[in-house]
Amino acid sequence: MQTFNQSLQAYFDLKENDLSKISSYFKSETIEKGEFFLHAGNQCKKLSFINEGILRIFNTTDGKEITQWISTPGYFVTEISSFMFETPSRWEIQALSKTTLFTISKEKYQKLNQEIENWHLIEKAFIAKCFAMLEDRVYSHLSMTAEERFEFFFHQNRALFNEIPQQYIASMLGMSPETLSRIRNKSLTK
Amino acid sequence: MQTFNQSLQAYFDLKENDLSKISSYFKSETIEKGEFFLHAGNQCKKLSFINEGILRIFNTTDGKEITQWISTPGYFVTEISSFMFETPSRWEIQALSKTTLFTISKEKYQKLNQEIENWHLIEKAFIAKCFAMLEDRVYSHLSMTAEERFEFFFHQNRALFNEIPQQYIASMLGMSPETLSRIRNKSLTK
DNA sequence: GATATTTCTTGATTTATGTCAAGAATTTGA
DNA sequence: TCAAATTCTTGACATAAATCAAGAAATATC
Repeated sequence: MQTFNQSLQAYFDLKENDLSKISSYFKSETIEKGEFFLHAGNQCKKLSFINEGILRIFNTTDGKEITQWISTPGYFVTEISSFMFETPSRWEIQALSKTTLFTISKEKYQKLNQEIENWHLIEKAFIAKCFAMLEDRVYSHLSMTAEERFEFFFHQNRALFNEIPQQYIASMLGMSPETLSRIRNKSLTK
Repeated sequence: MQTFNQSLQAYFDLKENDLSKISSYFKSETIEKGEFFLHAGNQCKKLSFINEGILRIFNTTDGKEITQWISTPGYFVTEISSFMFETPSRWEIQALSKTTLFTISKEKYQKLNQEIENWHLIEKAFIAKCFAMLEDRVYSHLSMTAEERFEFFFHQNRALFNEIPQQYIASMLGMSPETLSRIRNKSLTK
């Protein structure tokens, strides 16, 4: 549980006291491969730090699964809108491999507001960081070709490519699995 | 200034007291066509409600202007990351027509935290709403063709198409001006 | 460990969209 | 109001990426 505390610290820049308090609210949890962290339509009642494993956030449109994002160890996973405002989730979240999480319930999460000084600042920073990441993603679709998006993503997530079906990565990058396969081969033989 | 108060109310769901206090912090401001609301690299020190006019958020990559977003009356404009965390702005924001704004300075904005009960909840809702909108935009690039993106956007922003150069709309939707022109003609003669 | 299932690769082909260019239409500014 | 500048449209063509299909490779399951 050391890595988790360090990550919390790095993520939120917390004081010693706050860190141990917050950390104590997170409980270890395991999800088997294929199991769901969350179903679309349900309320997301937890925020989890991924210790090990990989989760896929997706949605089915016209019978086709569209992968919105793939979340990996060292990052958090939740459905932000649903978690914050108790609206129905717009996404499915499923484990692509056996996954261990540190999870805080919505209940405990709400306590942080009273218990941690300036928690709202930390929370704001968290959401705004997510927002900026999405801004970059939109921009990547406006300014890059499929190949450029691949290169960009590949350099930041090299490990992922050997661990999960590439059709999901393709979907997340907005291209067909065949196109990803071809780009990948071209890239590797360069 | 009635519309502005109503909009503030609708946007943030405020109590009577809070509404008038917040509203008093916003000052009217005018930007001429072509002038900049913000330059990339600078800090964004204001949050503005667009009363009239249109603003374009963009960035230049490889000598090509990419339009990230076009903001219209009834909505707010700012560079969220820069405004919240005092980082350099990643975007240029320029008026596409003569624009009147109601603007709150960062200074005044910071006071709201002490002065308005539960301001952090309102603020959180604001950012999270922006986040959800970007989620949808990413999804539109993963799941729709250029034509579908056009149709989707057109139905929600019919008025915009006669008011500003279409090249900007094309860029924002991730297609060339020629493609937008063709799709548009096809769509109008149907 | 062998078989069934899923995923990946590759080629052939089609389709969507980009690029270039030129003239038409519109807007701007003196 | 007219000339200049900008934007839009359209056609011809080029290119990127999707689709379909079939076999190869990898993975899961008993």
